[in-house]
Amino acid sequence: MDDQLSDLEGGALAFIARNGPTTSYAVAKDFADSPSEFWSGSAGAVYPLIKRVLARGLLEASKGKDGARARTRYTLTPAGLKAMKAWLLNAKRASSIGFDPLRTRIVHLDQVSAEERKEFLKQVQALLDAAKSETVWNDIPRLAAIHATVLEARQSWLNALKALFD
Amino acid sequence: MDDQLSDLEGGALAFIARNGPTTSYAVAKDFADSPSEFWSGSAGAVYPLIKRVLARGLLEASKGKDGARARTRYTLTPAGLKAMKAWLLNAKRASSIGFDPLRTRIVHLDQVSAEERKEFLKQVQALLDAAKSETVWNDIPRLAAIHATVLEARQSWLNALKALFD
DNA sequence: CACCACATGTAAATGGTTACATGATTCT
DNA sequence: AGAATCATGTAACCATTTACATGTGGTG
Repeated sequence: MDDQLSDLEGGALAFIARNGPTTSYAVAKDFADSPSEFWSGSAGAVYPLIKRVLARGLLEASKGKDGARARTRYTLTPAGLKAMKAWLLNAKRASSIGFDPLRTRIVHLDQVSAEERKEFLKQVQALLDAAKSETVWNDIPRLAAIHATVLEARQSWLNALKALFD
Repeated sequence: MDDQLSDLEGGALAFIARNGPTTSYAVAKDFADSPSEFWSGSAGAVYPLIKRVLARGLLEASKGKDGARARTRYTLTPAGLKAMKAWLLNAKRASSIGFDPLRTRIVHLDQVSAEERKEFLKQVQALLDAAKSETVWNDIPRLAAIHATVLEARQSWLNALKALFD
């Protein structure tokens, strides 16, 4: 019954669906270039993942050539597209709380002194601010726009948290 | 050089620092009861973790008795407190983007039709709304207040995202 | 020529997961 | 009496991680 995709698998298939015939390398790079450091986008994660979903019939391999180089490119099968959409539109999982390094700390921030707390929150704010001017995803307007909302949302959340500690 | 704590370890030590002499069971339950489903708080994760940090000299074990039952309770050593605070006040890690099941989906949401997208966002909003009335962490005002800011921040972020897809 | 990006993997270690096992205590 | 909770683990499994290996092609 568990034909559901993991979030890494889902993200990989969605990327392939968008790009058409795609190499494992390109999938790995996509994860590595994302502003989240949660997934490293390492070969050790992605190459086995692609083989896994290929074995499940969700991908089709096409062995092509690029000059002397052999290239294996993958495309979604109809079943793959269906699985990807089921992953993507899973509202229940989308609405769940994931992992947030700030949230896991905030719940324990009352254990330090007011000065340490203030200094910490100031530093986080500065880093969040600095993240805005980082050139990540700037070449793709769609992603840049989404990333901007993420950073803004984090900042206003941080302000709400600051108010809690007054 | 890598004497840093993982986020699960840091959270566990912070919980023990707060509670005083604590059993592994209580640590596991704390994670299991948190509104985030990211860590299951299973015995298989927590008991080995406690042994790990104990071996690193960050915890002290006190084998006590509770009637006929043997109880092992753990307390932070000075080194443990130091490591915990270093974890807690690590602004760089706190400001980084973790894993968000909604964010991983949103970046690919342009691949479905406007109707599917609208329906999905509606469902997520409804689930986020329903989460507000769930009785989680309600017994601890500090945590309830933090959790409320998390849910509110997610809702206003979702509204910002909706605007992007218009 | 050196270096970097492209490309495809593998190996070992790690730190989680679920499931299982055992037993005492408390609640209904 | 039976169920739930407290408490302490272990075992098998799994998907990651880092690091390594190998080679091609384009760029400064």
